[in-house]
Amino acid sequence: MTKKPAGSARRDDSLSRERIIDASIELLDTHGERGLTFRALSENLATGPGAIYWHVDNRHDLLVAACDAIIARTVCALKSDVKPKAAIRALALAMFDAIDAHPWVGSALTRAAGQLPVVRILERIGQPVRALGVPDSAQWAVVSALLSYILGVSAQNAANAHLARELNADRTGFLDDVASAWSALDANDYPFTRSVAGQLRAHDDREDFLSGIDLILLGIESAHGKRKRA
Amino acid sequence: MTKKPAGSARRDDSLSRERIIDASIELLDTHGERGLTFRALSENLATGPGAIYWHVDNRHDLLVAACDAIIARTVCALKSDVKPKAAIRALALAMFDAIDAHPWVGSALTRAAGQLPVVRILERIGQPVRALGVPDSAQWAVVSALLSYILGVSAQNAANAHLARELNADRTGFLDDVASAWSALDANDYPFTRSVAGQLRAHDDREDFLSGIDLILLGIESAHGKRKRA
DNA sequence: ACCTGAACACCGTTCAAGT
DNA sequence: ACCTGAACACCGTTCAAGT
Repeated sequence: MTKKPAGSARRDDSLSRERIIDASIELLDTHGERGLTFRALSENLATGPGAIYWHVDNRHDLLVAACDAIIARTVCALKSDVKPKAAIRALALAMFDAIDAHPWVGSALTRAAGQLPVVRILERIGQPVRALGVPDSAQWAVVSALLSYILGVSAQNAANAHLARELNADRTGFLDDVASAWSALDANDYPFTRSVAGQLRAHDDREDFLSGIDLILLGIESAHGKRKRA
Repeated sequence: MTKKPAGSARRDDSLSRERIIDASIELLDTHGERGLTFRALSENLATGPGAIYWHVDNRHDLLVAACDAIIARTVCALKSDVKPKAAIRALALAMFDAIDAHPWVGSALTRAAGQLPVVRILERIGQPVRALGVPDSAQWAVVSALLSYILGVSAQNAANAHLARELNADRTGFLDDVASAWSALDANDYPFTRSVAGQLRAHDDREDFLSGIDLILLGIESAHGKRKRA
C-alpha cells in the first residue's frame, strides 16, 4: 500500500543517502567547500550528526559522492554519436561548465583519484581516443594527458573561484589585483609575466581551456594520426 | 658588534619568518599537509601560537610561503642556456620531482593562483615558449595550457600520495586496489577503463607525465611551428 | 617590537542510549 | 535497523598581558 511512488517529489521524512547528498550539494553550492559541515547538514536535515554517519562513511566519502552526482548528470547529458574529436571537445566543455557552476567539484575530483567520478570521465575520454586510431600501447599516455589537463584546469578554476570569493567577493577585482601585482614585478626577472599581465584581464578562461584541448588533440594527431588521405 | 654573521648555520634563538617556514616544511614533509598545525609548529619552535602570527598572516599564507621556498630552490637549480623545448622539458621534470619529494607542494600550488610560486613557473615556461616562435597573440593560451597541465598532474600526484598514505601506507597496494576495482566494473558501461586497468599497475607516472608534455609540445609545433627548413 | 598562553568559536567523529 | 545528542579530541585565530 505504501510502496514508493514512482514520481520524484514525494517528501519522505526518513533519511537516506540520496537526501543527504542532495542537501550536501546545496550546502556546497551556496557556501563553498567549507560550508559542508556535519553540523550545518544535520540542522538542514533536522537530525543529529550521528544519523548522517549511519548512511555515509565520513566527510570525504560524502564529498566524493556529491561530486559523483554532479559528474554523473553531466556525463549522462552528453550526446553519444558524434565524431571522436568533437566528442572529446564536448566532454571537456561540459566538464568545464559543470565545474564553473559547482566550483567545489574541481577540488573534490582531485581527491577522488581512481574513484567513480574520475572513472566516468576517463571512460568518456578513452572511447573517442580509441576511435581516433591511437594504438593500444599509447592509449594510456594519451588519455591520462587529457584527463590530467581537464582535472588540472578544473581544480585551478575551483581554487580561483574560492579565492575570489574569500578575498574580494568579486572575480574581476581578483584578476585586476593579480594583473597589477604582475605588472609590478621586476622587469629583468619576470619579462614574460609582465608582458602577459595585460592579457590576463581580457582573457576568457573557457576559450583558453578549449585551445589547450585543441593543442593536445593536435599533438595526438601529429603523433598517432591516421593520415587518411596520404 | 653582534651583526648577523654572513654564514648560515648560526643558531639564533629568536623567531623569524624563515625559521618558521623551515619548520613548516619539515612538518609538511614528515606528516603531510594535515601535519602543519599551529600547535605542532609552536611546540617545535618552543613558543606559543601567537608568536607565529607575528611573522605570518595565517595558515594559508604559511603554506604558500613554504611552497614558494621549494619552488624557488627548484627553479634556481635549472640550467638557463638550453634550447627551448629542452628547457620546457627540464622545468617540467624538475617540478615533477620536487612535488614527488614534497607532495603537499602540489595542492599548495593549486591554492596559490597568480601568486609568487606560480609566477616563478609561469616565467620559466613563458621564456622558452617565446623563443619557440609562438606569436604574441597565442602565447598566453600556449603557456597556460602547459601550466595547467603541470599543475594538474602535480595536484593529482599529491592527492595520490596523500590517499596512499591514508588508506594503505603503501603506494603499490593503492594502485592494486584501484586496478582491481576497475577490472570489476561493468563490461558494457566501462570497456575502456577495464582495458587499461592492467596497464595501471605497470605504468610509470613520470614517463606518462613527460609524454603529456611532449604531446603538448608537438601540438604547439604543429600549430605555430617555425618550419625552419621548408 | 616581539612574545606568551589562555580563551573563543569552531571542526569531524564516536558511542552509549534510545526507538 | 535506524536515530539522538552529548562528549572527545582536535582545529585556526585572537587578544589582553607581559618583556
